[in-house]
Amino acid sequence: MSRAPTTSDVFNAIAEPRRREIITLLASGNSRSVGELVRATRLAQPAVSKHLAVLRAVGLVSVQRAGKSRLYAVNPSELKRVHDWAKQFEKLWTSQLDRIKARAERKAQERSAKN
Amino acid sequence: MSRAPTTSDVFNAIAEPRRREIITLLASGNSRSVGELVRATRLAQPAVSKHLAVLRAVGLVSVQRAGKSRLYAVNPSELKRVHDWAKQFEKLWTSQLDRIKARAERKAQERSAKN
DNA sequence: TTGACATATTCCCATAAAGGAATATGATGT
DNA sequence: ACATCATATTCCTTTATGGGAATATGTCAA
Repeated sequence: MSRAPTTSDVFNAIAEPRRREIITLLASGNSRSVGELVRATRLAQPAVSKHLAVLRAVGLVSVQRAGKSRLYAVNPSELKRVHDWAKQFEKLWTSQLDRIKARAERKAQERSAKN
Repeated sequence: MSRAPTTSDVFNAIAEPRRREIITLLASGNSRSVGELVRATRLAQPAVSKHLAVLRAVGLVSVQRAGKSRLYAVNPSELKRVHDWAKQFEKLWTSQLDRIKARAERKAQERSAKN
């Protein structure tokens, strides 16, 4: 089996750094049209269009025609799915208890490394 | 250019669903050894070991030798990076203002779709 | 040392990717 | 209809994948 398509889900789509960059640009409110994204990212236009196609496929962005150009916007709900997944582990780095546990495990590891 | 290696960063590493599954299993506290992960995921042992190698490479998990087996644990700080990235867009789905904006944009799109 | 167990690594295949170049599609103004 | 601008799509090449099968490494017990 090969790697899953980038269009298979949100996580595969955001694996590519340029696509995360595009999302950030769109979320910041500036750079809505493809041309603006091309200028901001310094990527070639076809590359940007292809990245946008992937983001569209997984529902991370939406398009809106505006004359000759097309305006892109992030779709917050799909972005939230990433947040939700990561958030389920929040307690691991938040709770004091886990910090203590982590320290204990580090020490245990140091000990076992000496054997 | 080809796709970036899965070991290039946390985002590429978690693109693979099985690796997310493994992280969830490790975070839940159960299933620490490779053998336990093999049973829980129903994947072949080499497959699990390879996924763990990727997760190790990006620092998402740490290993600890324990006799014949090796105990894996999630590294919260690397998981937090994913959370932090997604969290920066939190206001997009939280604020009432953006909900209104989204509704307006949907209507604008409906209008433009008729042209 | 030898054997059994747990895990990691190597080799293989089929599949998919990202960017570049070229081209197609689509809308606007004349 | 036509030229032009904005964007999307196709074709190409190089590279990396994930799983299966086989094998290597490492640890324990007798």
